[in-house]
Amino acid sequence: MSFFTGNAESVDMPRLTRPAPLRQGVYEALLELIVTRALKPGQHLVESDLATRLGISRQPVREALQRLSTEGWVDLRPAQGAFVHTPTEEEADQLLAVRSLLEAESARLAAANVTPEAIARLREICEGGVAALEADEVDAVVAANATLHAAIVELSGNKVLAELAAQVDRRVRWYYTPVARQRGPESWTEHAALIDALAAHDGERAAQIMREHTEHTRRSYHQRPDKEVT
Amino acid sequence: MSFFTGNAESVDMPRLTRPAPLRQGVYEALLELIVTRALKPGQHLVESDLATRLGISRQPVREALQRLSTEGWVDLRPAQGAFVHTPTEEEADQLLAVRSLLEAESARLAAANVTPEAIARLREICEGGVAALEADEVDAVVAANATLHAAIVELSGNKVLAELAAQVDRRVRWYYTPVARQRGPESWTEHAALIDALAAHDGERAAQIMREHTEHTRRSYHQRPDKEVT
DNA sequence: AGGCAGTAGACTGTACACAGAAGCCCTTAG
DNA sequence: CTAAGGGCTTCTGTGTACAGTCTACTGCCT
Repeated sequence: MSFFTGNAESVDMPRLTRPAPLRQGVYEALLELIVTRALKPGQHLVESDLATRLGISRQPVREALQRLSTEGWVDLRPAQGAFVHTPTEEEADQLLAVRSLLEAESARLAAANVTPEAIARLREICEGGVAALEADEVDAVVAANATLHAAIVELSGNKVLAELAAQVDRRVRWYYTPVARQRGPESWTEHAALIDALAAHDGERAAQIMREHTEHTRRSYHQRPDKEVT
Repeated sequence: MSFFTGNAESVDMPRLTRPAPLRQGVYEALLELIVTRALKPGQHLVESDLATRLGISRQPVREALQRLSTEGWVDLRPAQGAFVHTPTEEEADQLLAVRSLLEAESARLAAANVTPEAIARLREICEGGVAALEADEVDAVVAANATLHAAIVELSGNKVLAELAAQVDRRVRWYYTPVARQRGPESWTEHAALIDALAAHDGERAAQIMREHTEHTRRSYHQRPDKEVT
């Protein structure tokens, strides 16, 4: 009733912190441990062990492992438990092939949807990546790369495609991170060319560049020197 | 030690009936109920209800629902439970687009790998589908269609691609089944042409035919008469 | 009569407990 | 000394119990 209409809805509330399901926290924590190699491929994940470490019961851990299993991060052997998935050469290659397919199509679709604002944002990310590259900050480079690809995929406007691509991309990055250093300058040159094609709304060229780009990644994966390093 | 070396290992056992994890049985049962529309989109799935119906406890049900959630069959709203996913027009279209992409690539790759035996098997499936079509057995037609596509995808030799395509295909069939009747004869004509292309190891033509084929499906989905039926 | 608060019911999220199976080590016989 | 068998430990699979929360209904106040 006051001239100052300060009701509860107008106040900026932090979404009223709901308890946030434990299983999601566990899922994210385990995923982080897997992609950072803290949990090595083939390692046996004991439910009760993880549960006590996290200070919770086995149930949320089980549910998180279920999800990790369906997404291919762990293998759930019946009556034996969960093991961190061991990527094979063949699987990595197939995953890279699928990524190439999905990202190329994303680029093609994105070319039809981009706005000047989107282009500006992409260039910004790209510059951030180049800067990180010159500063030799590997983690930042990888993060910028992921952000850029995610942004392009999102611009495709196809949510199903975006989700699938994100899924595959994460797996690929898991395999690829150890050799991320080798491939740098050319990668970001290609990124710049890709953005140019998108700005010109040239879907075919964007798809072509993206395909070559991911194929280069594929080749650099197979030519990595540390073939058998964990 | 008898002259008849009949030890236990040599006997043809049906894989020694392992207890078969309950969660998988629940998963398959629920998936069947969803795709057959026994569980309608938007319906609230109560854990304890399902558990008592199946004569088990809530745990396996929860785990099955978790998996169904990650695969997009149900939506898991926090503190509210599981609801059968309600497909939107937009999502169906995007899913069909992704299917088109995945299957076209599968066909392209399959063309390089097919053997005469594989071709014979594909033709067999195709003939079975045509026979079912003429006999007006809708379920058999749909099953033959799924089998044929699965066989082609498997011939691609890319397991990751195959798994993704299978996933997407299942979802598409869920949306598409109600209108499967409309599209029949042309569909199997296209199948025959596709097999011809594969037999000729013409990957480009196979991919092209598959793309047109799935695009036809897409169009027939949008032109279906029963737009707002359950 | 309409709206709001209070309350009761129901369902999910989590923890705890027990049975069964798989793997491992130790023992024992050849 | 080697190999096979048995007992033990550990972990998974499943059932049961309890607390927090959301919803819907009912009754009261305006």
